[in-house]
Amino acid sequence: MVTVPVPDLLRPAHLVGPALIGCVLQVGDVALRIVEVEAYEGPDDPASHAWRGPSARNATMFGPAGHLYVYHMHGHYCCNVVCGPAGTPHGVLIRGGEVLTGFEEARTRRPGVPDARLARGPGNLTRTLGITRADDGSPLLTQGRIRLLPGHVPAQVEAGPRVNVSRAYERPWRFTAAGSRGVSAFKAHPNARS
DNA sequence: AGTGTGATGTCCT
DNA sequence: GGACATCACACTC
Repeated sequence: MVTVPVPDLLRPAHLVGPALIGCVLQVGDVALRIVEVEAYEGPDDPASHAWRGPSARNATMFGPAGHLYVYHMHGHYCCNVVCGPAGTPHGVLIRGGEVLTGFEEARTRRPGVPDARLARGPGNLTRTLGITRADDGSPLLTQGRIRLLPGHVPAQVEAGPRVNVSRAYERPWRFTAAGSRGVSAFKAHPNARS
């Protein structure tokens, strides 16, 4: 396998997204390989939280790249890697991963769940890693609790529409590692059904 | 102060 | 294919 560096996060989210597949996200002792992401491009993207401008929830998206944007929804947390220059609220949602290390701690957080499904789906992934809104704004590129690290190139990266977004659902901004068990099931939003 | 709404997960048939 | 638990936040009075 070929090593991939952490990508240049100053580029637009739809370019950073596929480059993050195969990279490693580590929180404490638990590390996982990223196998599913989605790009959100702020004011140019009606599906983005930042589409209508800054708010208390999305403030981290408007800050510098290389930090973690964490939000709450439906009783779960989801995390994004903030990218683009400061003031450009682009983000890449981390939707799925394969746990590499820290299985004991991960299993404690997700009792009764098979290892292959520990971090499948954005809410499950944050639960496995122990990420909450308290981690919003955390730096990813320094020697802190949460780190984004180089990984390995997957066999193939596939692109397709984003999961369960009500607007701009035709944009192929979901990126997955082909064949990985850490990739969640696709679900179209009702607006996107014919 | 009240209402509506999801970048979800899990269970159901 | 669909129901719904669940809650922080954005929006509108």
